Amino acid sequence: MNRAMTSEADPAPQAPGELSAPARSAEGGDSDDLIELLFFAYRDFVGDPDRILAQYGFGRAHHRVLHFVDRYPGLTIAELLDILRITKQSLNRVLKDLIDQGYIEQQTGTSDRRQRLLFCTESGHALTADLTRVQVRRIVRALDAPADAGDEGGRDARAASAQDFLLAMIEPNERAAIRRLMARRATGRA
Amino acid sequence: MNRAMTSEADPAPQAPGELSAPARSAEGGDSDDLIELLFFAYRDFVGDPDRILAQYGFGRAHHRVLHFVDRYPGLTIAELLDILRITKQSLNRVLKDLIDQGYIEQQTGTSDRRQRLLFCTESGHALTADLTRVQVRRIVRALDAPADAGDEGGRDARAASAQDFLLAMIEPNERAAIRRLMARRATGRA
DNA sequence: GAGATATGTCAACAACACTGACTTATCTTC
DNA sequence: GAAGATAAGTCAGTGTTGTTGACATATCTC
Repeated sequence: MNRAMTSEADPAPQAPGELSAPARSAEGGDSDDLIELLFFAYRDFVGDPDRILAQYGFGRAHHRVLHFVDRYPGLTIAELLDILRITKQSLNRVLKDLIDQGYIEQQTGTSDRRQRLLFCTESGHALTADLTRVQVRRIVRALDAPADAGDEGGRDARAASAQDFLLAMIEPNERAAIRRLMARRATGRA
Repeated sequence: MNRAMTSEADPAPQAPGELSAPARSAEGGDSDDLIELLFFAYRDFVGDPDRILAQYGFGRAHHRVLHFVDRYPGLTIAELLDILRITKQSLNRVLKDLIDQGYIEQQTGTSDRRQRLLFCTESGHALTADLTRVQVRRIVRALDAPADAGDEGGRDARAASAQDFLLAMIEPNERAAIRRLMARRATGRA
């Protein structure tokens, strides 16, 4: 968004968060804008951690594994595969990196010794916290910037409606599983 | 989300769209949930078109190019690179596919003959419409499913707050450019 | 003990991103 | 009108992350 897109004259600067009128009135227009906003928002959202990960020689795949293992300690391989929706082979490549470099540890399952329970080490947790920090910062900033006009609730209300929207975007027959998963998340440790 | 995650007993089924209490009260808890919801929502959001694209031998990169060229006809290469944030070489690979197979056409710029203005052909528009349809369907469904409790506005209000949130998630010094871009979008053709 | 299940591993391949280097056409500026 | 900047195209090599398919090993269940 530098050279090219900034080159046109700025036509009547709009209020923050406000899109052109037809975008919201036309049927489907809302959705059309949301398609692009999802693209741009997600791009910037993952861009923050990417810069940190690069310093460790890790990529997004490593981030996802770190994130879910840190947040749901004791996750099994099968559960992780189910969350990430990748193949065992893809997971193993990045998981191996993280284990070899001491960010994640495996532990044989107690009730089922075939399982490998995954846990973050101290450094794994520290790295994940770094990555989470920049993402939380962006989200908090987004929630704290009220869209001036028509701002009914406060930050909590905005967080709630964002959660509702995103949850509703998830494949219906998976929502229950995701809610169950999230109810299980690690309680705020150190 | 099949085997593994569904194996645990379902503890007190929650109302749709409602997350566990601490998720919304704790400071930062909102954001933590949003991190994961963004991941899951985006995954399913791009999953729909992926299935269609596979039938054409195309991937997500082709989709992004098709989408933006269809929506902003006459886009230049530089503008597209700026939007997608990829290198010229990466773009050229997929763009070549789309041009060779007749989904996109180039046209020499009028004011500046160095530029190549990009346009969708009829079939390019048709394919894009197909891809957009499934994404719009998911979004409309998400907006039309009110989160039962605490539902102030209607669909339009939910669309507005989703737009506000996503726009606020975008890197601040790019929002203006994106708003400008979106104000320029193709008006509902055919 | 037989068969299912959880995990690990080898090998090959594809999509999509990157860097670096270089060409061609066209515009801008002096 | 020549010099330099800019828009686009291209060649070649590389890395990350995903895929299939085939097997091996340990452990659980019946």
